[in-house]
This record gives sequence, C-alpha cells and structure tokens, in this order.
Amino acid sequence: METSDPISRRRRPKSRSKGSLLTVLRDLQGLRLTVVDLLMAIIDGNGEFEGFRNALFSPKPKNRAALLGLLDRLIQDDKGRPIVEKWVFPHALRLVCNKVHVEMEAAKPCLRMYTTEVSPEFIENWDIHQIMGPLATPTLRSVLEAAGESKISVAKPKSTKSKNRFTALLIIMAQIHYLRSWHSARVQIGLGLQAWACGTSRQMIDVLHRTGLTVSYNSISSMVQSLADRSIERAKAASLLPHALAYDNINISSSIYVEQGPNTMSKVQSGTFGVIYELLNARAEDMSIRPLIDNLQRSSPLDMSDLRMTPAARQSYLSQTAVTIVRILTKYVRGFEIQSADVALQHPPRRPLPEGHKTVFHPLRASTIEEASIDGNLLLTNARIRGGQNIRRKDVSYWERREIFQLAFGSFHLAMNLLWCILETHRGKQNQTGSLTQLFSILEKTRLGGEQPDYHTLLSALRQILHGLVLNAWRMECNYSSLADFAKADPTPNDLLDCARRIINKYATPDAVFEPVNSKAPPKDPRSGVELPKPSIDVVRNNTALLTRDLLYASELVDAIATGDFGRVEDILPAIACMFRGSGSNNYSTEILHLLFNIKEVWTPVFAYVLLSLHLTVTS
DNA sequence: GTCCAAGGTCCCTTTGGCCG
DNA sequence: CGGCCAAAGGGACCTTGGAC
Repeated sequence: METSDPISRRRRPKSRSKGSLLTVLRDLQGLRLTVVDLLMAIIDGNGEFEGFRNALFSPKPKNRAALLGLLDRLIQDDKGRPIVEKWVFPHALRLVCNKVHVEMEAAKPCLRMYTTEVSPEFIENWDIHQIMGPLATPTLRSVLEAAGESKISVAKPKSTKSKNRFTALLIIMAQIHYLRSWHSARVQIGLGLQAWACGTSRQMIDVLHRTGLTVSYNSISSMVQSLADRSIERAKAASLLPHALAYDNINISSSIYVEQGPNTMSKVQSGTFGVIYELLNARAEDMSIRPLIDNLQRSSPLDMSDLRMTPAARQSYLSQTAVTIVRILTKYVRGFEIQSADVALQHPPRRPLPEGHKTVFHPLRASTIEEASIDGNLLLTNARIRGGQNIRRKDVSYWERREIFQLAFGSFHLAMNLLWCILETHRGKQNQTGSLTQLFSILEKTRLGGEQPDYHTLLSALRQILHGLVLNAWRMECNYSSLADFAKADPTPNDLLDCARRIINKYATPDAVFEPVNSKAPPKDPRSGVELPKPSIDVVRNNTALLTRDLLYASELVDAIATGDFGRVEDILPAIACMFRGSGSNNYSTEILHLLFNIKEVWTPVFAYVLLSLHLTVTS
C-alpha cells in the first residue's frame, strides 16, 4: 500500500500537522503569547529551551535547510519582503563595507610602489589591465559595476564599439586604492609619467594628482631624474654590444634680455648629445674593422660614372615615380579605388626593413662641452673599454679616426636639406610665373621666406605644389574632358602607368637647351651659311618641368624614408648629390659622395646592410 | 614687420610638515 | 624615520600694446 499510493502518504501527515499546529497556536493565544514569543524564547535558549535552540541552529543539513527555508519564506512573501529588506539593508551595507575593507587591505601589497623604484622596464611594461586586473576586490568591483551601468544597458548585447567600461572601472578602482594609501601608487606613477611625457602642464598634473590619477608633480619630477640615471645605465650596457653612435647638436636659447657677461648664462647654450643605436642583426664579427681597412687600402677613387644612376637604379626610380604619379591621381579623384589596390600600383620594394622593425636607441645626456672633446663622454668611453676585444678594437679605431662622423648625416636631415635646396633653386621672385615664391603666394603660404624654414611647413607646401602640377598634367594627358570622366572610363592599372610615364617625359623632363659655344659666332647652316634661327625656349614651361622633376626626387626620398626602404634611397643618391652640388650645398653633396664611396669600396655587404638599415631610422 | 617694456603666467626647485 | 606633498621663491617665457 505504501508503494502504490505515495501521494496520500505524504499529504496525510502534513494536513495532520497543520491541524496540530493550529492547536498549538490556539493554545498560545489562550496563554496570551505569540509565535514570536516562542521563537525568541528558543533563540535565547534558557533552561529547557536550550535543546530547541541547539536544534534550531544545528549545522545538520536538515536543520540548516529548515532555518534558511524560514528566512527564504520571509523574504519571498509579499508582505514579508518589504519588512525584511528595510530591516536588512543597514546590516547588509555594513557587511559589504567590512568586506570591502578586507579586500582593499589585501590588495595593498600588489599596488605598493615608491617613486625610486621606477625603471625603464617598468614604463615599457606598464599596463593597467595587468596591474589592476588580477586584484581580488570582487565586492568593490560589483558595487562599482552596478553603479556604472544601468540595468537596461547590462541586458543589451555588447559589441566592439560599446563603451569600454572595463578600463574606466580599473582606473576608478586604482584611484580608490590611492585614496586609501599613497603607497598604492603603481598606477598613478605610470599615468603621471605619461602625463609628463605628453607635455601636460604643471597645473593639469596638479589637478590629476588631486583626483588621485597621478602622483604629485614633485614626485614626477624626481622620477624623471632617476629614470635618466637608469637609462644611462642601460646605454652603458648596450655599448658593450655592436652599436652605432650618432651625435646631434642641441641649441638652447635663453632670454635675450639678460645682461651678457663672462659669468652669466649666455644667450645661446650650445651642446652635444649622443645617441647609441643597437644594430639590427649585427654580429660582433661583422663589425670588425680589419676588412674595412683592407678595403680602404685597396680602394680606387670614385669616377664620374659613379655619380650617374645605374640603369637598374634609373629603371627602378622611373617605376617608383610612375606609381607616385598614379597615387597622386587616385588620392584626389574618386573612382580609382579598385585600381589603387592593384599590385602594379604599389611601390615595388627594393631593400625594405623587416616588417615592424624598430631600432632600439639610447639617448645620452646633453653635454655643454664642445662636440669634438672627449671629456664629455668619458663615461661612455670607459664603458666601452671594458667591452670585448673585438668591439673595443672597432670602437677605438672609429673613435680615434673620427670615422664615425662619416655617418653623421641622418636621413631626416638629408630630406630636410634637399627641400631647402629645392627652395633655394626655384624660389625666384613674386612676379616670375612658376617660381616658388609666386606659387606660395597663390596658395597663401607664409613663413617660407627664410633660408631654412620649418621642415613640415615647407614639405606640405611643396607637396601641394607637386600634387597640383601632377594633377594638371593628368588633366592634359588623360584624353578625357575631365578627370571624373577618365575615372568613369575605368582605365586598367597599366593604362594609368603608361599615362604616368608620358607625364614624366612631357611634364617632368626639361628640354635640352644648348646655348651657342661662341655667342659672337652663332651656329650657321653648313650648306647655305645662313644663320640658324634661335630655338624658342618656353622658359616657364621648362622651369616648371625642372621643378616637377626636383619635387619628384624629393617626394621619392621622403616616401622611401617613411616606408623604410633604403634601396630606394640608394638608387637616387647620385642624382641627389648632383642636385646638392648644383644648388651650392657642398657639404651634403660631399657627404653623399663619402657614403657612395663607402658602399662601393670600403664596407663589406653585411656591414653596409647593418649601417644603412640604421641610417634610415636615425633621424638626426 | 620689428623692437621694446611691463605684467602675467608658468615651471622648477627648495623647504618644512605630515603620514604610514 | 623615510618618503611624499603643499607652499613659496626665483627665474624665464609669453602676451599685449605701442612706437617707428
């Protein structure tokens, strides 16, 4: 019977107990007692109640489930819930606060950091997710998460474009930790240095400090100081491995209103600072000076043919320039999107740097000692002497012979000086059609009148002029009434390149103009003896072609440097040397000749590759 | 456009106090 | 007691307005 009717078996005792419970309540009522009195007596557990108390709070699963069930009933009941919630809230808040206290204390050791502990490695690896992510403060985080996002927003699916609450939450938590103890400054030290490095004003840093985002300005100041010390230590270590050393001058101008005298600060303080560059793929044996010396002794001087671009280089330059010209068209005219993705319209690589390569470099302290003096760099020299035998031999030789200065021109200065040189050659006067002065005034460009204007101002002005000239050439050469129609005709990439080559020939190649050798005896027709008519020269057109040609060289140089392809720079070096020589900038033409000579005669291929890769990345 | 002067503003450094 | 920070001093730069 028990197995056949389980339901009735369960229900019957229940209804029976309900009945007896009612009896108990009626009895209590008769005694003017309530069920609450009963419960409180049990909880107090005095005398004979002790057994009931123990049963109520017994850890046995059945007893525990019963008690929790009672509490559940209370809070799930429509009438009970408001009462319980109102009562429980202050207790719950206190519990949460206590929990947060414990969590925050536990997190302290993970965030503890002093300004003296800052190192270059710390800056490189600083990441708020790594610092704050693993911190176990789940209660605080839950509270902040609840505060930071509405329930509606939580329910929505998240995409990559959704607000990044996570990082902000970590920063807020970091602020709270810092608020608790200034020792917990791991995040603030990183953000403070970031602020300083971005040139944030002192006032703003003060504001950030008060919001708990950074350490104080004073602390940042002292960190920068100690970072400089540590960086010098690293540079010392790097100087024991294959490296290159570059110099740049630094000129600090101070107030010109200060009275000048022998012991006062001078108007302009000149100094020098060195930069140590770690070399890419360099092995110590490749850096040995011996083969280079041998090559130098065997070498023969450059001749004129070395100042002409080789056929391969010329071919390469023409194809690069054709691509450049097409890219100018596709940049400004819509409708060439498909063509511009074509492989034929990309710059063919010549000798690119490895993808994603970054040269490691170590700037040294600026020294006010004259650049030729060795005193300012004793530290460095000492560090080197402690280095390996091979390296020392190389360094000492270079140092003593000052051969390092052969490399002292960096690609950025090369490009900048080439632009200045083009400016000098084509500047002309306001009233000369096609002169740069006239074009600048058409474009309303200012501050380009000086001898050495700002690089970026000049570059953007010249770039606009080149683009304008080339676009005009496209309009003339495309055989359509407008460039938009040309785009609609959907020319193939090869059509575009053909047209670009026509543009190079017609618009960027000046006519050869020969003046008579003897101006008193102009050339005559050999048969009739009649004086030949003077060839009519379109000066403006010719000058514009010259300007376009020069700007294309500059554009190629700048672009090759930007993409890190020294092969493309090497191709046009002879032409650039001639341009420098032509505009009277002998220093740079001589420097390029030195470089060409070294590449051709002195350097081993490995050594040349290592140094030329560096050459691109050195900006001074 | 260039020069000059004055006042405001900002930055760096020092010093003493406070806090964990 | 060590380390950090607020306040203040000192110095140089920047802006403004005027003269030429």
